[in-house]
Amino acid sequence: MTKRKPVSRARKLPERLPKRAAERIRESARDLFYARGIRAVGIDEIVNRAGVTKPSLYRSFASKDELTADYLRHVGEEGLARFDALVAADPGDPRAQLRRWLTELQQKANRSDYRGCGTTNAAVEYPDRKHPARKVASDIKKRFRARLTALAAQMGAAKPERLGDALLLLFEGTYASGQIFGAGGPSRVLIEAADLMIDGYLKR
Amino acid sequence: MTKRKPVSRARKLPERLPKRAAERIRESARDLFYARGIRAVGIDEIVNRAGVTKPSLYRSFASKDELTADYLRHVGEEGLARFDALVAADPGDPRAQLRRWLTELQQKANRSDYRGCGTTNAAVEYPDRKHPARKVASDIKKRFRARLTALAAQMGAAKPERLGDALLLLFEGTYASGQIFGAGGPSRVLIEAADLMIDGYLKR
DNA sequence: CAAATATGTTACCGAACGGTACGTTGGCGG
DNA sequence: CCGCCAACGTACCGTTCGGTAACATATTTG
Repeated sequence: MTKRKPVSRARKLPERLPKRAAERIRESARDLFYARGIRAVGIDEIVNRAGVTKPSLYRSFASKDELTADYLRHVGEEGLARFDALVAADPGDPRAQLRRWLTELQQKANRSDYRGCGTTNAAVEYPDRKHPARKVASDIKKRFRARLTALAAQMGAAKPERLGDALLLLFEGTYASGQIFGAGGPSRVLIEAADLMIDGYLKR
Repeated sequence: MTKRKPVSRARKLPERLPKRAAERIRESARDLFYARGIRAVGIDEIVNRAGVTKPSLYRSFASKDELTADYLRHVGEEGLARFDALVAADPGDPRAQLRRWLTELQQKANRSDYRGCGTTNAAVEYPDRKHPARKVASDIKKRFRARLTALAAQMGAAKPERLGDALLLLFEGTYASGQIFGAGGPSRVLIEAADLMIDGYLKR
């Protein structure tokens, strides 16, 4: 009853081994959700692929919706961190920073098995704004938008929010058309389109 | 047994009244699929909303997948026809034709209940390229892409396929970000972004 | 070692899913 | 007026879904 354990030394981190069940489930869910869609993938398939059993899943996650939210949190943070890393690779040169992102995205989007942005896809699958998965997705997208605005400001745009938004349109367009058209799709023009648009916005 | 009925007079068209069950089902499915997603909507809900029963659905459609394909065929053709209508409204002036489309899209995408492009959403929900719904979606998108290329050519672009693809990126980006961000989202810059990009492509 | 903590095993639940066998109705032509 | 046939409804099917109860078994960790 009494939870008065003094916790003298800092508690060990909740995770110890690489093969923890919760982590295996996370990986399994990530792969399946991204590749095939969230609603299309059942709990049983996730635990089978992870090599664990259903109760193990529900000991770490309250529901499929919560597992989905967790998945989105992870891919979102991962994407934002990746963006920040590319920015850090070219300090003081926002255009080069953006170019790194564009190059990477264009390459990924032209692979035939490309499935777009997991966050955007989730928002499509869960239009209800009160759904936990949708909330996480919206949050990630807002933060990404803010980063683009900041980048546009550093490029010296007169209206950085507008240039940032225009770039975001191109990104989202690449996510969608990449997975629809596969290799040779419209995403092949991503870089040149972005360059032209940036030039246009900066020239104003 | 013997189907030797001479069929002297032309057989009456299969449809007679406007309130046919099949048509009610089509409308119901269209509304629900678009607003909430295809996988999220069950057969029962569709028939309830249509005011008919399940067997009525399966008399007109072989399966939910086929109903989905039919839905996509309809929204796709409708969209293409709408595009053609806007083109016809400004004969000989491709840029004005495009502007009509952009204006309409930007307005729709800024409504808070906007749900993007039904065709794109379906492709997200059904990544399997062999799925009947996905096949229809891909077909529609290809035809739309071709129209944009043609429009770009009429604008005098040196590389019309590239300008067409760049515009498609903006459209798809608007579909996605419109439904993610709602009003005040990145789609507010659609028109000016398109203008800048067209200028850039034509100036080359 | 002993006490927690984490996991596996098995069996189960109610609801919702897509889909169907079969009876009923209603309108039209002979 | 009657028989026919297409259109529709009632009631049901088997399956899968997300989720849980109860108990046995490791695996740490103090």
